[in-house]
Amino acid sequence: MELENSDNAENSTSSKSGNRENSEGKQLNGLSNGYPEKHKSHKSDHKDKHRDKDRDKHRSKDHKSSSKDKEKHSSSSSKDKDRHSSHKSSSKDKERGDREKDRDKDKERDKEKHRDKHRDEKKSSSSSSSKDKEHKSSSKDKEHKSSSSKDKDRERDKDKEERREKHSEKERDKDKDRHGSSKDKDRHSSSKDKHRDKERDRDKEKHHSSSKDKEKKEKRSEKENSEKKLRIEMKLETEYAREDSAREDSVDEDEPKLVIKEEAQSQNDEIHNRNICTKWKVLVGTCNTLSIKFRLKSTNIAISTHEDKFYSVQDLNSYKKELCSVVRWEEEKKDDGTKWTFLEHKGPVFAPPYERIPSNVKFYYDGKEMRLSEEAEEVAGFYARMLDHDYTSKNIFNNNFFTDWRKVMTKQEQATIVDLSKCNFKSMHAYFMDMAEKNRNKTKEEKQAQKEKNEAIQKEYGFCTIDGHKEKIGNFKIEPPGLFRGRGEHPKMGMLKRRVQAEDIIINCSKASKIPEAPPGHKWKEVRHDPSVTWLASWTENVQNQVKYIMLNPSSKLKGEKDWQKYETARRLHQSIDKIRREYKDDWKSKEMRIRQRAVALYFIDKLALRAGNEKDEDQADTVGCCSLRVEHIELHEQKDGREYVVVFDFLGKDSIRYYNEVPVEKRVFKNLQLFMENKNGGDDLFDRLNTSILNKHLNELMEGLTAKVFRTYNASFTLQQQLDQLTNPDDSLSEKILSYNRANRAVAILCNHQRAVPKGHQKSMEKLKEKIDAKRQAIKDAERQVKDAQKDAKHGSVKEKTIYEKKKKLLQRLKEQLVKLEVQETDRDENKTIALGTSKLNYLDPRISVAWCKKYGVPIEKIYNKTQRDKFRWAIDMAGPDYRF
DNA sequence: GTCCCGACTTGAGATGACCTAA
DNA sequence: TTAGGTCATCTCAAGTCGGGAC
Repeated sequence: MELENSDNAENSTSSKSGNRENSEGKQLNGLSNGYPEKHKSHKSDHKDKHRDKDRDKHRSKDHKSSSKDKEKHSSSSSKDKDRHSSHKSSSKDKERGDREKDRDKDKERDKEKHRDKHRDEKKSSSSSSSKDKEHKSSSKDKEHKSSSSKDKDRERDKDKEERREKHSEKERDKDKDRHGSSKDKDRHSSSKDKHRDKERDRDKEKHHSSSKDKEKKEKRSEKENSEKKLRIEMKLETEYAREDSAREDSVDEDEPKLVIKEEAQSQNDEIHNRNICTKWKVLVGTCNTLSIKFRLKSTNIAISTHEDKFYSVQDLNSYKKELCSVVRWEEEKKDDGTKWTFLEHKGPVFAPPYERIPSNVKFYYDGKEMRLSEEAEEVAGFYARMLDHDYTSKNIFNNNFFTDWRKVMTKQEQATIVDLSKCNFKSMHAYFMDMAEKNRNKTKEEKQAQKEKNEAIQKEYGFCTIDGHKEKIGNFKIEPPGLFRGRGEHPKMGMLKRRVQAEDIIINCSKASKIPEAPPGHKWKEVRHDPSVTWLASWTENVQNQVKYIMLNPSSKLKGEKDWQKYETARRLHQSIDKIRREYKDDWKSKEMRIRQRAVALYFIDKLALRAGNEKDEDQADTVGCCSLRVEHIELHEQKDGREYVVVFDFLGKDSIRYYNEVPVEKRVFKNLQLFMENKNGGDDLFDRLNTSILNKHLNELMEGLTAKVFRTYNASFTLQQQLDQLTNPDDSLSEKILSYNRANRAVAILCNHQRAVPKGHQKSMEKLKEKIDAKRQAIKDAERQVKDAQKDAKHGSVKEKTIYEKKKKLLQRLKEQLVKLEVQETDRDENKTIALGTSKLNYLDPRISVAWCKKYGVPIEKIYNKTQRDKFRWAIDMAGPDYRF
């Protein structure tokens, strides 16, 4: 793996306010073959100003420390912009080209599959084709969204069986006609041996009836194949039987129940279709990675078989696990929208009551010591804690705080304290800092005691019982009071978030459960029994008047199931994406403005993974997404840096993270944008005939369950798969493989504009790492010299000298390996400094892609997912085999 | 069609536990 | 053993989206 670190542009600067650097140029250089769109993004202009100052300071330092590092900030240097733009264009074009190629490949694959399927259909009995017809007719049902109860499933099964029976009868008639056979094939026999015998008989019959040599040959090989598969199947059955009996012996409440059912009557057809695991009937799910043909009960979707490929028992068992978890979810699903039937928990944990600060900690107003009332002191403490934070340098924050603080003051305090700038919180600040320090420096025993206390609370309040399963709760602690930390230029930042009491809390649990007890002297606002929602408790916070919830942990069944569904929807989009793209491209030419706007917006959402962009209230930070873009957020350039029809996006997105991107678009999009901008001011909506609900309504018509958000998930997962394919070299070392994974992950994070502030001390740690690398290189040089000398000695020397030579050689080898590891670490860390990988990993990347990659290339899953992530993605770890494709 | 709200997911920053090298 | 750095976990703000009321 070539490590890219020269010619990489670097954004310098950082500040405690969390200003971001940007290293996309680096990403693109590092991954010239097919990185996604590059964004330069930063926080608000306000922060940019800070950053510019900081950057100037750092720039000289950076320049000295490394001539390779180049300043890159969109607004500060047009030259830099130009340079990056050219990087971007080539990379983007390539990326787009790759995507197109990939799509073409996918199409080819699909065609190939289709052809194979067709061949199979011709070869096999008509019962299979009847199934395919069913498949087609029910393709709309493919969405596992539509859950079904056991009874309904049974009914549907019955129906299917009846239909199958009819087909079989027809088939038998045809067979009779074809072969003149009087043998009646009993398709309903449950005995597998009989089926196999009949299969052989049928093969024999075919063999006899054939007169051409070619046909004979084919028949013979088919028979051989069939026999070979039968042998495998028998072996598998033995394995399964053994495993099943073992499973029955050790029934674990948390283990998924095995409810895969035998479907003997269709076995002839299935075997004829050259499937090796046909006796298993999947209830629901799309398992297109499986090379075994499964029939899905509620959807009747058949998964095509990968020809001539056999799977090990181990692989099949992992597939079976997949089926188990899918089945378990499906079995427990309810039709009426209810999420549970039984829910019991202990209620939330409240923030500890306020403890007054010691009397030696003073507050001064206008230079005079002042003893505050308890409530005023508590709120003053919130501010004092944040004294060294950027927030307290902002007027809005200070004004909001002061207004709310005065509300909790006594009349006397109100009369005295009239100017925030005259308040001195320094002593209080020092006290809180000291407390934090003391907390950090607790002895081992004290820390252990604290840990045990927390664990006890977690044990008591951190779990709930939901439909017989013990599940972890995500956030069982009520948010403590404090000052509201709105992001960006939030007009409400600094307002007081008041203490939440039991009287604010709505408890949700089942009637039959033990209702949690409110703290002594208090009572709940309400106890509700609403099984249509998943939250356990809720309250309305006072700053934005929003409802806050206590919900389940991501590792819970309910959340996991939702997650799985999300990725399945994205996979369905993968199937329809070409059609959708064709359609929106057609719509660029529509006579109706609203349709053109919708089509152009959709193009941006698809191409750039933009968020939908709901409208926002006046009392929220001014951030936008695609639908809420304003004219001032884009610039059109017919020519820019040698490229045609360039759109420059520059706006604040979610969390006031700046999105900056220069994108060459198709001419028709460009002309449309010109049209949309005609006679509009900067503050006018770009898409004035569009909003998220119109867009999503349209998307749902294109594909059930499709919303703007799905494009982000789809493009992220698709990019990961594509990047992993491109970047992974099976012969790489483990650390190099992980670097490849991180680079693929990074490509997605860049696509989704997931940025982070440069970690504190990043530069220092990089310098240290560089020193280490230099030292290692020096050590290698020395070792090489020693090896040479030892080699000379060993040539005519004794055994001892030869041993020394061998040892030196080994040492050299070890040093070289260590150097590679360090270099990989350096590249990875530097490329990662402004990119947050976590968000995409947790929310956008189908975990089965990563799991499959790990299994395929022998990378321990722990290297990719930490414990929490493994818990969250347990379903995927169990499901995905090494050949899973998104 | 629009507005509003509830329920959920997504997201960055803060905090603190843990690991590693000296 | 300890300091310093990294990474996992926690926190809570800020999105998306669907549905109901008008």
